[in-house]
Amino acid sequence: MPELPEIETIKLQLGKVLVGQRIVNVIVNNNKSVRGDIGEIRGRRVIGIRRMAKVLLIDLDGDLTIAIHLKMTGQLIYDDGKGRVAGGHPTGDFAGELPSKHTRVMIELTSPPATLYFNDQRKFGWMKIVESSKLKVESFIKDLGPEPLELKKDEVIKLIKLIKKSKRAIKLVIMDQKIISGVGNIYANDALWEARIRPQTVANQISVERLRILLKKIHLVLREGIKYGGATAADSKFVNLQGMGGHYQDHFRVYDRRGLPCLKCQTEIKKITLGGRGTYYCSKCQIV
DNA sequence: TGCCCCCTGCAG
DNA sequence: CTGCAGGGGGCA
Repeated sequence: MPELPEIETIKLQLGKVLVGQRIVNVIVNNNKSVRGDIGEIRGRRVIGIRRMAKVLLIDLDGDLTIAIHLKMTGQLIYDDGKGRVAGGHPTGDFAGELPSKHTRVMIELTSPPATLYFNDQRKFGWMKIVESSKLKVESFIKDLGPEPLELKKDEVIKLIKLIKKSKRAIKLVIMDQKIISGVGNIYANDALWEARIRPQTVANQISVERLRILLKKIHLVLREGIKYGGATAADSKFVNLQGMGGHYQDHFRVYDRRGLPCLKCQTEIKKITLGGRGTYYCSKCQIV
């Protein structure tokens, strides 16, 4: 569920509290949420937090990394041991009680006795222990396209060429992690509205100029998502490290706005299904 | 390139 | 009760 801005939000928060701490113990409630030898992380010290696309990376000493993918309903919540983290959350399943019935893994740390909770209602998410030096060859990393927030000029040119070759709907193309990484359904919908492109338009029929605009708009909405601490939509389970929701949902352009007036022209926002996912657009503004 | 599937919970 | 949910791997 969380996309690049949501993972970035957690990354920034984790960096402040986790680095320097030592892992004392790990408790696994659901084996399918864990890959690799989780026991290996006991006794290791956290030396850094990174993000690659939607994957969160907790680097430990001794060449180990915990890679975490929250998929649709994953949450990471931190309790510093001095009582409750921030109170409950209106839309998430975190109501103040930890561990909850959706807690799949607990990582206990020094700073006594802090705990990092990995909650995941639908159990799609995972936590994988890998050798840091071999991270690059992991399938969930090696196939990732470029990061949309760090595109160099030559990468933009390459990317546009790649998009121009595709006969798929543009929305599916920008959500394809092999093409460009980190964009999911919310930000894809909103970026396409900003760029005035219909989600179902075949990618190779869009001009280079318009695709350049699209890349800029992707950058814009992702940055805004980060600024507002991610999005917690009505049906979303995203919470930050304190168990609190984000605020980008107050700035949705079209996502989750079926039947509501377009922010530019007041036309009712339409909802269709594309690639099995809810897709929103304004039929008047999005004409490309 | 499109479809099914992994799961659970909740709105309609 | 069915359909749907911000992800993405595996399959034909």
